[in-house]
Amino acid sequence: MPVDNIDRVLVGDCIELMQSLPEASVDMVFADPPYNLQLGGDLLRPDNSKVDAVDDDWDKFGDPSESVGASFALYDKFTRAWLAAARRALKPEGTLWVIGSYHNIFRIGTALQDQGFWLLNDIVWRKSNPMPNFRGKRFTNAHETLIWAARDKAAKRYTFNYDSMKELNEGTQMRSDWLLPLCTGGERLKGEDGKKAHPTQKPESLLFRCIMAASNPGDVILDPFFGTGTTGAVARRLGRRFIGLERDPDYAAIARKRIAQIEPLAAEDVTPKPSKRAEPRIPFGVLIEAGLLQPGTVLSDQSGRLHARVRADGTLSASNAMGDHRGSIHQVGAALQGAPACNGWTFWHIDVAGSRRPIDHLRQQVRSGL
Amino acid sequence: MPVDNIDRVLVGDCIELMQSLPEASVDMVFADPPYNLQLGGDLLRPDNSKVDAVDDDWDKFGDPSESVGASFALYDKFTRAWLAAARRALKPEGTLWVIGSYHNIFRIGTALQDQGFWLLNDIVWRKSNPMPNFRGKRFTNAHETLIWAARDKAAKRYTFNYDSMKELNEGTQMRSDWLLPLCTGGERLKGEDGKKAHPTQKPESLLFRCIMAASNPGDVILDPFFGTGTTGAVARRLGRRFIGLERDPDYAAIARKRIAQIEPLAAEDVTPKPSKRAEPRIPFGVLIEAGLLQPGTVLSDQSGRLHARVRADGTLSASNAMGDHRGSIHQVGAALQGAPACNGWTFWHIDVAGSRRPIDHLRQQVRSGL
DNA sequence: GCCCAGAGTGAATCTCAGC
DNA sequence: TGCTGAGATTCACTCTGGG
Repeated sequence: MPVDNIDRVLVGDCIELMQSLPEASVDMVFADPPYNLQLGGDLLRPDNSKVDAVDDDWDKFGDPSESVGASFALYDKFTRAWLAAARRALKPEGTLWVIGSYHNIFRIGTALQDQGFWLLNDIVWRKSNPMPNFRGKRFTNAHETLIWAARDKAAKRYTFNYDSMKELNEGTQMRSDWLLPLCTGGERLKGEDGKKAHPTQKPESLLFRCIMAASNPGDVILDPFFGTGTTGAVARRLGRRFIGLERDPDYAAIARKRIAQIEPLAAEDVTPKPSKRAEPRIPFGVLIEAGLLQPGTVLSDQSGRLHARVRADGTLSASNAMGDHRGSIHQVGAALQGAPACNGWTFWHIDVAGSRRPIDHLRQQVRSGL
Repeated sequence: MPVDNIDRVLVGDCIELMQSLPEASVDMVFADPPYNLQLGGDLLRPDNSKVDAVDDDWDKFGDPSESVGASFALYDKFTRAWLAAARRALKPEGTLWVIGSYHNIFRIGTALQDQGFWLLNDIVWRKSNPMPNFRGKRFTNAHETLIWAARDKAAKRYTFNYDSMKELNEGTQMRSDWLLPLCTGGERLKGEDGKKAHPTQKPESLLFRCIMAASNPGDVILDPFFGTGTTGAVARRLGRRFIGLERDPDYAAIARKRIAQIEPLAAEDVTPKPSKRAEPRIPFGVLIEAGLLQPGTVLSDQSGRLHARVRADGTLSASNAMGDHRGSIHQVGAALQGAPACNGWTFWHIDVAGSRRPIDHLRQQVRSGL
């Protein structure tokens, strides 16, 4: 990726700009495209004040006098064009986020699937403070939907910081429904006239979670509908890099000014919690070589019912009604349980000073000594 | 509508059966179509037990060895055919519900919009007890999505019982995200072998809310994927009529038997709350006055461990090691738990026909009957 | 009868490095 | 590219059986 595009806001048509980026050069895409709202007329609150709705030209697709179907056709064409350009710019193991509402998210999800993206999750952003339904004709539209997708079905090694998400959720798995407030108050960018600078500014908390979940420090995050730069602001704070594409030079100027004021957090504060998978592998035999375990030691499972004997070559031997077993700590553990698989590190224990400890404890000693 | 189709389960292909129904004859459609899950191999839990996945033939579209795109093409063709048939059977001001997950809901939403349906809401069913993600590779898939749509954009006079929904939601507008548990325990239909009779049985609470929101007593509700008849059971209980279409005669037989055991609620209890009337909160004593609960009835918590007795003045009495307690349903519930507060409406249960139900259910009856 | 431990289960697109 | 084997991975709830 040419350095002169990184951490910059580029003004112009996002499809053309994405086509000018190197292929397979970005790690993650976050996109907040126009919603194609098709609002008919003004919406009034019960007190007859007018709701400041999205009525910008960039949210219009087709002539309002034409059929609804014609508008969808134009919107689909636009959607497929920018998605294809984003897919081209994405690394093979990168992922893409798109946010939308029921007006457009079904068009986008279908287009994603048709282009070969592989859906990983749909995420519901539950708004803690949504706008009520003033007419009383529908349920309060209290959420928006994000789709998180891998570039293709075969991409298995996409980034997902599972452990960080679990920590963020008080120790249990992060669910597909996120409760977050709208972007209001001091976070909401205002113009000199005191009015909101952008009609659909997203809360930084939403971007925080997407970026923390699916990227690593130093990754390049592309946002083709940059607006006032929420993606760039959060990316910079979290030690990620960004490429912002925005058609409107006024929005781009606001975004540049906003991001320049951001102070990146310290590197050690933005690194995802390391997963166990990322830790170096330790062959079981190393414990024997290191003298932490003697050949001939008898291991047992936690209950003390199953036993196996450590051999000098790093295998275990055991026997039960099914016969003799010899092999890795995992294979023998599985065989004795009659199970299809077994994690020998946590299954097997040794007795130390009267208490039973998993051999994983010894592995940790080796790792910390490396 | 010919009487001989009403309150019946018809066995056969749902598209052909819908085409044989009179045009514009049903008030509401509820559809739970196949999701086209495209699952891979087996999935094991960390304890090595196997997940009982949906692997039925009815959820297969195309040969798994062929491309993903080919499967979507078949699924789209099927979707558009049954949606067109459902639209034909629907009255001009009727509405349609479809439920799905991220595997299929985007295809369905797109097809709905393309056929001229007008989307009213997308509703998120947040599962209070979803299955976790066992491999730590994605967010917990903790919700499903329903789409609620009018037959066309011009239909303005569809049924939406706004005030009933508001009451069900403790006096504020019902939002587009609903927190409901899975269908488990006594509600889940089992075969003689003790295994679940249908792999994807939906909870009655979900149907309750859809039917209460978008239909009136006496309305005809069509379900083209009837399965074991949850739609019919709830429709009958709420004084609505139904037409159930089901391909599998075994499922149809289970559904017929199930529905025959349902006792419809009194007409005055299932009528939507008339709009434009500000209703007071329901004091607990009103349930006693209304005869829904007799003084002397013993309430229990969900586990059946804690008990309290209903008094004629609308208070409860109970005792435990800490002494005797008397007061409101909320106070006694809190005292018995040693908790600072308690929502008595959801904490206390009564046993009805062998199953335990929160007294909130009775409050809903009072409210819907007002 | 009560309490507690343990087993069971739900629409799920669920690993990955190294040879 | 495919195959092998290490080894990482679960939440809320219900039901059953033993003490």
